[in-house]
Amino acid sequence: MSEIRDIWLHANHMIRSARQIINDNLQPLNLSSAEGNILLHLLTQGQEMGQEQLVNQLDISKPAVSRALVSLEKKGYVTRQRDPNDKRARWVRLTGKALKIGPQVEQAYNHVYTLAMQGISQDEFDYFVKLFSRISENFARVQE
Amino acid sequence: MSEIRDIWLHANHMIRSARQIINDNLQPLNLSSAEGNILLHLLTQGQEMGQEQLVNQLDISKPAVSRALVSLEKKGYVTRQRDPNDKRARWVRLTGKALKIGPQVEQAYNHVYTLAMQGISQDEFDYFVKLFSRISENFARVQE
DNA sequence: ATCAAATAGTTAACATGATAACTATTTAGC
DNA sequence: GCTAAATAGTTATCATGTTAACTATTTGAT
Repeated sequence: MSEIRDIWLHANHMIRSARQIINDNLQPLNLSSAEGNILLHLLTQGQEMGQEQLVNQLDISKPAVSRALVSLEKKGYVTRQRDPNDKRARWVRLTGKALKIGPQVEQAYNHVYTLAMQGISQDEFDYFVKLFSRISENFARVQE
Repeated sequence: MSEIRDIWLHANHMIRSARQIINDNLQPLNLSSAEGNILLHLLTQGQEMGQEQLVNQLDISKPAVSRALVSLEKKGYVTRQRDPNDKRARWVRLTGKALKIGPQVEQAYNHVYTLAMQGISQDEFDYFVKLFSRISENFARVQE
């Protein structure tokens, strides 16, 4: 019989390991995992969106997204143009430089994915994610 | 078909939610969740151990454990006596003050546990933890 | 017996997230 | 049309974890 505390150990361990692998893989590109996460999202989900969308879709706080984007802009991977129709908002767009390294970024994440999935079938995996989302929802319901 | 990225969202969300609940519950005791985690471990796993054991059993870095213990000591919840047989080591022990609030601390964590488990059977839960530990092991194997 | 390597813990610097409080702008109710 | 509330983003500060480099002590190999 398992203890819930085991979940914490596993979850923390998994996130830490994955972050480390991503960091190692992205280091040659001068990218942190926090930046890589955003880059990957833009690469796969749409090359252009507002910061608020990133906040919602990645489930990360506004300041965290803001900080990562400032850095990505400095490094030349994204532009952040003011929306002329809403001067508060900024449109985030990938640059050519980002598109060029896109495959490398995606591969870094695929590496993690492949690793995690070793010896686990798609069915098992789907079930796992389903249970996880139920637990996640249990918490979400309480956060009022 | 699920994406592995979903796991990240769920895992991060779960950890964040749980931490917040713990923090809210422990705030009246002037305890952070980082401190609570250690306190709970000592309460349930043995009232006396070296810091190194905490590091291994909680899977948290030495500095993180050190910092939390310094704070717990200041607050009067643990003592850290030098081991006379090994002057490098310190024996961490719960104080009477800690034992007195023990039930409250345990209840805070039980609250989280009960919440997470809503609508999930023990069998499902065991399977979930099993899959989680396999994924966790997949990563551990690579960390060289 | 000595000296190199391992071990326990701390300190410093950094990574990554959060919340609170702020600015600037837009929206909506009167 | 105007002011209150909502929204997008930033800044400041804190929470919690990490790694690297350090001190002090112990262990182990010659």
